Amino acid sequence: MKILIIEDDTILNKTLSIGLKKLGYSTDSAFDGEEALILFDLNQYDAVILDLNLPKIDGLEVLKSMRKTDQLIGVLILSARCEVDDKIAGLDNGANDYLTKPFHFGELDARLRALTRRRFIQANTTICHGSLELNTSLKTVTVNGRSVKLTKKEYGILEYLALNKNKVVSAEELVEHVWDSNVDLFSNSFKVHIFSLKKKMAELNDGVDIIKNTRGVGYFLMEVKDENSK
Amino acid sequence: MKILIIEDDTILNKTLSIGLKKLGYSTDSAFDGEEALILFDLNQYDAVILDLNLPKIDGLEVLKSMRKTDQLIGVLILSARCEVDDKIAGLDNGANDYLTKPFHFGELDARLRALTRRRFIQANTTICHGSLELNTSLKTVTVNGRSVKLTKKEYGILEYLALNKNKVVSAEELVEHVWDSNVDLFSNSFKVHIFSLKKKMAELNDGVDIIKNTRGVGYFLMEVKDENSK
DNA sequence: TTCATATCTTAACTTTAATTTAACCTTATA
DNA sequence: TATAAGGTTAAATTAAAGTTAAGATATGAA
Repeated sequence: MKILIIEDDTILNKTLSIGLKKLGYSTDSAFDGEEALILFDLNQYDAVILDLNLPKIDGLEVLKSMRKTDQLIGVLILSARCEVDDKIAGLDNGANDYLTKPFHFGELDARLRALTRRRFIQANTTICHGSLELNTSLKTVTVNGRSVKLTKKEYGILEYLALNKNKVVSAEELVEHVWDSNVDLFSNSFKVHIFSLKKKMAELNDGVDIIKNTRGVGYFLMEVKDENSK
Repeated sequence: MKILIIEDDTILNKTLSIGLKKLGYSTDSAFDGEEALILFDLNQYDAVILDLNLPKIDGLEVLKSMRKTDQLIGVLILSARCEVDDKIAGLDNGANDYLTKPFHFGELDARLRALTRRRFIQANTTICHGSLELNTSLKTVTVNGRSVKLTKKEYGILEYLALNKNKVVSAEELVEHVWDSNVDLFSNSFKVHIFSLKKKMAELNDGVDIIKNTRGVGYFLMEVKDENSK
């Protein structure tokens, strides 16, 4: 878990950094609002610890700016006891939490855990086409429950075809989307990949081709009937 | 959310009760320490608002007594002064917070939300994936009851994978979240760590790999069947 | 502090699997 | 039937991941 610590007090910043590292977090430190936003743009954080009294750019401005690009990230606001006023309280929209100084590290850890957890509530993203099912999170493929192991390129081709179901996709378009831009379009690497992909997919479907080609036009996915609905 | 209001000033008690009900909380009111403890034993509260100057049983005694049966419940202490004295500060075990009179309802609401979040935090200390269990508070790992000792980096990698169960995570993303930003992405430190982590996890699981890799894509956790459910 | 130990990083090397290449085959259709 | 698009196979290449040991750092106890 990577935490961005935004705190201008160098000693407290260091203390937080050392303490959190002991707890197993990795941390980056920013000492003013400007530095904070630069680091925030550059890296992927799981949570942010934010002091509101900052040089250069005010803490509340930093918070607003971060929220523009990331609605999900949890922000833990550090504030002195007696300092929590309506301004801060009003910010509590669920993505923020606050902690009053002085605090216990155990408490900080617990709150960070709660804040970071929210980012990982994820829906499983699947693309379906008849009984063909692609899980884009796991990059796995099943046909009527049976699964194959595909290589990265094979999966990439199949996913692009599945995204363009009910459409014929030219070999050029497939190569363009699955390979990076400096690939040689005239090599027959693509032919080899689509060959092995077609073979693997047919094996999953009792030997019947799922990926078809229309000469001179391109490739498309056949709709595979669900075995249960036969 | 049910709040127990312990406050002998009948007007303030009533004000709190009405105000909190407006905010969507349900409340019970106690006007002395004895009544407070009876209500506390009888009902399940999500947080307690406690004034320290109470008739019959002193507020601090009430707090101690409640702590005997419930270490976790959040207690918001109402105090007259801004400076929290040592006696009260010494009681701060993380489960308490303070609010000085006079206060704004917005602030009270924010603090109550922070206190009640504790229940959520507590409920989310473990990450389960089949029979693999991570305790994010203790940073411990078990598979079917058996446990391993992991280093910080190993635990960090495993936790990130566990939070992203049902997703393939690239080596780059893992490094990005487990190491801080000054790390050299091209070093093979990561490879060494994941190697030893994979080995330790497989040893826990009768030699069968739990952490798998898809070449060119990334790492993911296999679902480990619960031995009891076999 | 110092020393012992655990953890992390580095570097050289091995293994494995994906990808590309090249040569050849098949088939539709102009 | 000539030709170009597409299919097939095996081998070569390349890149990713795995492995080991040694050296550097950090951590914690005496």
